[in-house]
Amino acid sequence: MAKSGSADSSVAVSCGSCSVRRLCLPGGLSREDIDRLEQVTRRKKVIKAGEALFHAGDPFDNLYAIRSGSFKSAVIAADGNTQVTHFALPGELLGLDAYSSKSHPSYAEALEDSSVCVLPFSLLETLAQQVPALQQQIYSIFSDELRQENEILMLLGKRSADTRLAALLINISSRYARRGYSANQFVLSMPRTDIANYLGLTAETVSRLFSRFQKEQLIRVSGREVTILDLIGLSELAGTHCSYDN
Amino acid sequence: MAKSGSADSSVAVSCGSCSVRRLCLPGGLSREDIDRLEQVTRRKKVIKAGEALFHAGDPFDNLYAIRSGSFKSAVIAADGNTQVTHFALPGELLGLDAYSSKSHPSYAEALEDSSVCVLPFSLLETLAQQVPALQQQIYSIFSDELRQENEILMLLGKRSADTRLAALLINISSRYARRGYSANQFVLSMPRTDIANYLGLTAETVSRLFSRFQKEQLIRVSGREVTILDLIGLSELAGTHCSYDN
DNA sequence: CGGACAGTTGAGCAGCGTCAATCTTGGTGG
DNA sequence: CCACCAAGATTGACGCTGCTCAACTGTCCG
Repeated sequence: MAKSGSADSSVAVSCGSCSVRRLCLPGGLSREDIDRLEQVTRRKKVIKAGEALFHAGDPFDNLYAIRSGSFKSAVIAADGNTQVTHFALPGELLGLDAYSSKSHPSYAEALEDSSVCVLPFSLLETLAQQVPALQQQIYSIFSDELRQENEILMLLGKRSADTRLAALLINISSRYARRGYSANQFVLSMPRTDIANYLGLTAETVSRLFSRFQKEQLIRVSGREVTILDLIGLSELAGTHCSYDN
Repeated sequence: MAKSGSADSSVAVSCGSCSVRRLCLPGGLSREDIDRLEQVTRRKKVIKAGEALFHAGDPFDNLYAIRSGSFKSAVIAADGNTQVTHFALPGELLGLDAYSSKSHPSYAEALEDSSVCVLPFSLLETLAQQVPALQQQIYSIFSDELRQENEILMLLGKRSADTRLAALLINISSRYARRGYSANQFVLSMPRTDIANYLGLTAETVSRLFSRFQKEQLIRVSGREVTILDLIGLSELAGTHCSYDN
């Protein structure tokens, strides 16, 4: 457990039996196609909390599919400022934005001990050329990323601080729900500073908002553990009456 | 010229002789592959200033490649608020974010009289399955869109108003330059309100900034015509020492 | 000539950032 | 087992940036 490196962390895990297969590349694929996909997804990698999966500027060779844990990804400006652009959960893919420039424009860091599938993109590309359903799944993931980014833009564009935080809580809640976890109670894997950065706020403001939401009986908070008490109220605050993750 | 509709606007234009072919789907394709691509790009459409190319919720059948003119695309929240997410120039593709949900999550509106190639996605998909170079170009465009969105997130996240506007001016300048136009002098096709919305500001603030930039000898402005006088100064303000469009 | 719309400019205000002090938590080692 | 420390989180006071509201100017087009 203490040994770092890229060895398998546990028993062999295949796509067909992976707990997040419906949300990941195998989504929509036949049994047979999934078997072929497994040639591409053999290599696993374990990343400890705080470690980087890849850095900005690293050459692009692989995509990474999150098996367990969670990551933040961020871009770094010339002046050293960073902007957190994603919080990624199991089943989601990291590294898609690196294809065109052949090097990663952003970096990804584990928020907790995590494991990923390493997907050599050249293999995936070749396989997708032969398996239309996989091709479509790749388009779908690309497209969905774009859609999600638009939603975030919406948030950062012209919304008040409380709206932003409410929207994030609802988003995270719905993403946990999709994975079969509780939608009402969860543990945030990221510190306040990351939440603040992601939302374009400061950690102090985020902290004050958590306190205020609690006072208004919208949520209960204790450190990183959040319980949603009034989903309707929170949704009204967020402005989007349904969650923005479909 | 006054006649609306979807007929060809002018003489037949093929990808091989299109002025934006290097920036569009044909990028990196062989002469032979471009010939095959033209089976997909036959249909053209003319859109007048202010008209929509597609609305949010429209079914997804086609991608659109801009041949001339420019567009804004925007998402609409449940509460009616909109957020401008892109200003699109010739050679760029519209509609990529619609694939996963099979309907357009955003809408696109012409900022000036424009024309586009209508690309039936099912045909494009089939052709890409047979032409690896086209497949790669599609990945590349998807990936680049993601990268660009990250840059915008960066901008909206934690930057002052003047930084945002400076960054937009540099971005637009560099995109015109890539297309062979002047990098120092151009006409903005969008009104102040759209710029403001895109940058997460108000029209008044944008207007004040234009005035201030002019007073500081960074640019010269007259309505929508902009001349960049001090690219270095503007870049320093923007924080990114190079343009963010490569 | 006049109406409509885009853009400019000004005055006042408030939401959120900044700075700083204090409180909690988890990890470490004696 | 507990004392200690460092990092994260909370809370408060204050000020600035950018929003709001409003009046005015310029320009295009009938």
